[in-house]
Amino acid sequence: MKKDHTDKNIAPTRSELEILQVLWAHGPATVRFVNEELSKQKEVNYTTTLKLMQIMADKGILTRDETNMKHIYNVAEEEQKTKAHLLEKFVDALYKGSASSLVMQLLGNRQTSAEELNAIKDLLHQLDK
Amino acid sequence: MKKDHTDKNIAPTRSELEILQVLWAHGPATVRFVNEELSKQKEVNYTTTLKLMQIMADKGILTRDETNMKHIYNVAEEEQKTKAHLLEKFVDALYKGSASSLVMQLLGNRQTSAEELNAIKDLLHQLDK
DNA sequence: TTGTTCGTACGAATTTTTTCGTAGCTTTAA
DNA sequence: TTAAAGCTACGAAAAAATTCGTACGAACAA
Repeated sequence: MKKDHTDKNIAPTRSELEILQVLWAHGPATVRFVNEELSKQKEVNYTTTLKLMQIMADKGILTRDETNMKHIYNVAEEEQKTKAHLLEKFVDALYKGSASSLVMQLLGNRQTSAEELNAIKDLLHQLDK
Repeated sequence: MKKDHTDKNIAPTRSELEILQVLWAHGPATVRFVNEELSKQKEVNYTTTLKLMQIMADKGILTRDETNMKHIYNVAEEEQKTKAHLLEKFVDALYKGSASSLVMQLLGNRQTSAEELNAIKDLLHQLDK
């Protein structure tokens, strides 16, 4: 079976997600930059990152500005939209779609700071309105 | 590089996660049962599921009871523990470790029922104590 | 007993993902 | 103007994940 580009199914591979993280954190960037960020975590060849980002551009996950020699890559879809998709899948896969189950584990298992808790409380108050 | 069984790095593949979901939902089960559950979602050959579950047992992701002809498979690690690991990774990858960011998106984007919201509020109250 | 059904084992093919080497063009500095 | 360094393109190898065919033993009904 083949996937086509109009497929809205967001399913980045592990490597692709690493690259998305860099672009989310820093905004549009060159391959060189992304590669150097990745190199802080693991050994990775420049051309490997390049190829991956080219593939992602092919898939429509990334866009790129080719006007200059150093192509500038960016995420194609809104960061929040992509994350929303992934979160949706995640909560379905692990918590059968139950948001409260996820939150329960999130707050139950971790050491969540007071600020975090307050931020969440505030959010809940806002939703009440 | 090789991964060894003592590696606590939880990173089930996509297919493995599908199988875990079935076992989480139904408890210990045979390959036949898991395969039939998966078949509701996608076409999948029995031996494919069998092989996958055998591999997972090899990796230590699943255990199995071989006393009977029909082997009974089960998840090796506590469900909650595994999910906690995965959630941790997820929140790190997408929200830089910020629980509140995740909750914000979770509650902001979805239609969360009143019961869900109340459950979350209750949880927060409990944490206050 | 015998044949049909159901189970596991397992090698291997296939597909997908990841990695890298090499070619060739552009820029830059000497 | 030329050498070195930087960039993209791209085929293809390597590794990982997925799928399946075949073999063969166990259970079970006729």
